[in-house]
Amino acid sequence: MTLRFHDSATAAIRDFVPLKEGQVSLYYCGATVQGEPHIGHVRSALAFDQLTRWLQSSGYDVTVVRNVTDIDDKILVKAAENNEPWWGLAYRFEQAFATAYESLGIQKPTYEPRATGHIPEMHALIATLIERGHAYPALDDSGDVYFDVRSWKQYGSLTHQNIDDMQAAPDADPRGKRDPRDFALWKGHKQGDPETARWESPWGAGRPGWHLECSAMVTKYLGTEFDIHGGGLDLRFPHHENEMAQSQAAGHGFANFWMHNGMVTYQGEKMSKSIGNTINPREMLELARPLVVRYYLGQAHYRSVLDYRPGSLTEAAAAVDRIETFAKAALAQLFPGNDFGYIGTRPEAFVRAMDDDLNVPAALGVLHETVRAGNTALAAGEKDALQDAFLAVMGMTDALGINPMDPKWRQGSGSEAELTALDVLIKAQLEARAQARTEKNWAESDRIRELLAAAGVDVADTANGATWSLKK
RNA sequence: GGUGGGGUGGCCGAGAGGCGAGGCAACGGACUGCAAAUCCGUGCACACGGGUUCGAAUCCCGUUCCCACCUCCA
Repeated sequence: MTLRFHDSATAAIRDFVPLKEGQVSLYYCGATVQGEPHIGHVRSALAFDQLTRWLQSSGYDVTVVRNVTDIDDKILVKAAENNEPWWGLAYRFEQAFATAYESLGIQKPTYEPRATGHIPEMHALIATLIERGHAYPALDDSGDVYFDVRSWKQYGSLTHQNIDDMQAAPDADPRGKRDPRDFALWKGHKQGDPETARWESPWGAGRPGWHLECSAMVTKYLGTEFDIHGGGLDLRFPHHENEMAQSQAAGHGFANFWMHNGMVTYQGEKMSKSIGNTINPREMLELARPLVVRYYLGQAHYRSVLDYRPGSLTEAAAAVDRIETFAKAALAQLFPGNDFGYIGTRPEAFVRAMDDDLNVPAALGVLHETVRAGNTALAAGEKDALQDAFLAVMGMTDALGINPMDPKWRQGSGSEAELTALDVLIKAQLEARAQARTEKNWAESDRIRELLAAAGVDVADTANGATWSLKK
């Protein structure tokens, strides 16, 4: 089975063939840093993190670019309301996004360019569009420059819409536009706008319009033609439609595949800033540990709607615990010395599922079946079967970024040295308890278990002796 | 009005003509000194009405309900 992805532009699942053999160029929309991240932002980044990891684990060399749009109307408005510099506000939220991404194990992109750092590239693109007859300076004195949608007959093709069928925009201000759907490439500086949000241009001082930054930056770092462009479904129109139009009208091949992740809903309604029914990553992380949050957000297919409701995280936690319990037990059995080096494997059914437009739910089915087989082997003392299952579980969870043995998910702040010390002390207790159990001294055995429990340590008896873990 | 995506067991969530994915929860059993964990088993699942077919959750026709986008959105 070959690797296939759903492409929004053709509305079909197509075989994925990269433009350059062995290499993949991926651009996905990051945030317009005008507020705290909510779960929807994180889900999107996670979806493209899953994609990146799968491409990497399939042997591709992946270059990932994710933008930070650090200048736009809302940023300016909010900063003015807060009485703080717009660039300070943007940077503050940029860091909040970085923290949220990092806590969930989302790999850093190869590069993360900011819109404000690419004004010259935007000017070059505007100039090309004007030259080719697809953009024009506003017909009034605003200093705006607009993209001329009527001049580009493919306009609407990404979302399969016809300009004339679109609901008439109740655009309050059609000033200087040839068509109300024309969108701003450049916004002339207005009185009252901060001086720090003002850049000189051949069409007058001003700042970039939304959409333009992505076209300019993707071209700079990935070229005029690249493999995959991603983002949330709600960005398809107008953002991606406009991006595609302005880039292709400039003569660029642009994205070969368009991939869009589904929305996160809160009990059936889309989470959105305007409605206010959002959940912070921070709030979720108070309800569950990071690995569980990652598992939860990543367990549905990336194109499906993910509906959050209270209890979702508890269920995910149970599933994660099951995988983790097996991994720990298998590890203790296979590599008692605690130092292990392994090369994870990827079962064929798992690869088939992931290759098929990243069918993570089906892939998780394979993972759980492997865990069950592993538990059976563990109970039966079949070491070869156990090792096969263990290596497969490691390989699959690594590919998905949810390996519970990965040190990055380790709870608390305990250092390696502290954990080793703790292990020695607890093992001494467990040895005393084992002695008591041989003597059928259940009172003493239970006393030790309760002592450890009171200290936050869970004890579990297995065929090969007792093991311990910190309570969750 | 236009464009797209949906309705699957108590819940989540894949599948897309034929052995009931998987997880969570529930119940029964096995194992265990007791726990925990684990394993095995149980459940008339496919919005509704027709049709095609030896066979339909899956294909066709009709109905219905929900969601997203149509210039703030991940």
